[in-house]
Amino acid sequence: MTIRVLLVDDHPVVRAGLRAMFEEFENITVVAEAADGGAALSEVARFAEQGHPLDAVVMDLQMKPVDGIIATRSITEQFRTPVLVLTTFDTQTNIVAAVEAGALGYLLKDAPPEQVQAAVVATAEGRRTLSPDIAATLMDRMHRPVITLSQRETEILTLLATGATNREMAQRLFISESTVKTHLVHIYSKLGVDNRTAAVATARAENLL
Amino acid sequence: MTIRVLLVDDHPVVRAGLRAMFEEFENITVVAEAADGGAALSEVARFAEQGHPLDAVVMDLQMKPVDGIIATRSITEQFRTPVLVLTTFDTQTNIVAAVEAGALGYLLKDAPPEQVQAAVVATAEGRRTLSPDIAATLMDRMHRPVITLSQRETEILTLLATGATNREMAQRLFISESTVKTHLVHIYSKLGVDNRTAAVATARAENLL
DNA sequence: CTTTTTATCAACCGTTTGGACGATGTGCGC
DNA sequence: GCGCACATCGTCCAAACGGTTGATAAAAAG
Repeated sequence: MTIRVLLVDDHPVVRAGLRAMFEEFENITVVAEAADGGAALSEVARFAEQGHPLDAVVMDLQMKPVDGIIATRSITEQFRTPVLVLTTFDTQTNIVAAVEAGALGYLLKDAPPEQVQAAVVATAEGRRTLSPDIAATLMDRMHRPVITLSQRETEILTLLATGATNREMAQRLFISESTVKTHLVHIYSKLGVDNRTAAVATARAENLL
Repeated sequence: MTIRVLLVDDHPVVRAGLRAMFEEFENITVVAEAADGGAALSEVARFAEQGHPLDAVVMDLQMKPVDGIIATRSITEQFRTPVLVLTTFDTQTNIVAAVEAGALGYLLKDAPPEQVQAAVVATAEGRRTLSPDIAATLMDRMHRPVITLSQRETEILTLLATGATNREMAQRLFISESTVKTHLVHIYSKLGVDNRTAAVATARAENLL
């Protein structure tokens, strides 16, 4: 009774690597590959329709046009197929987004082969997987209060990171300069900062861009 | 007569993938692997001492503690072993740095297997390899005049990206605010910009940070 | 239904910036 | 030695920004 897995990664090299790793492991069989989120969803659907639903999906995050977060959400919601996220970066937002999208596990690509295999088994059995690094990053986030910006504030911040002046932002968003300034003041206070350049700096540091 | 290759990448998954890809190709044999630049240099040296120098090195860039650029420079200078850089990102600075470090080829990880194999063969034979994307990025850089900042200007820019005010920069660099402002004006004109936030933005875009 | 959040605008005031001069000293290449 | 790039400092003024206060109104949350 082997675990039937779909590999999702935009790099052929990585897919080949995972395939090779899993071939040495009797419990796991790679039955399909996909190069982006859209293709992944199609594959999952295909197997579900055939009455042979997959046991697990190994998913990278950064892909285009459809990224791994969106694909994970669709897959878990519509097919209940467990997803293990295997990616390069461990930014807080990535992890949080993946978990919220329904990912059962989150692992980094530099993990040793045995760890990857163990994680796939765990995922197929419905158990959660979090590597120590990831857990640490999550703990970090729990400590400090979560910084949440409103939609409008995020728009302002995005334009700010472009180097736009208040007037330019006002024109592009069809609001007055006064309003822009008010939003900025709110952003500053939420970020614990007192000027625009610093706001962009800490926004980057906090991965809000 | 097969090509004897060393794989250098910090991700076991990627190494396994390349190994698997090359196993299906008779011309290429993977004789060693390394997880960082230091280990790579050791391996190259080991084979050279044994009188069986390697035919090519396939090298990732982002690794720690010793990154791929440094390793490439050392390997090409000291052992004349041809290096093919295989990485995820195609920023201008990365490419330029790799080529200047002596890399014979530069390829992206999302390249199809045949292309990777062809590149390895070319590298072992001393021929240059540049994927079209890479070439395009280089052309881009050639077009627009290279932006060079003086040391002091770079210091200012770095502090600027922190969100520092003119006064703070002046204090930290032990100069007057006037001087800071003068440097800023120069930076703006070099970057084709007219305010600090925009300066940071385009500096990031141009990879000057 | 009340409170909070969010988005909008205005007016005022002090500070910071950006821009446009000019000026001096130092090191480097030709 | 001459010119050039660089770093340093100064002044002056207009524009942009930041902080405050206050106000309205719709939407979300409680």
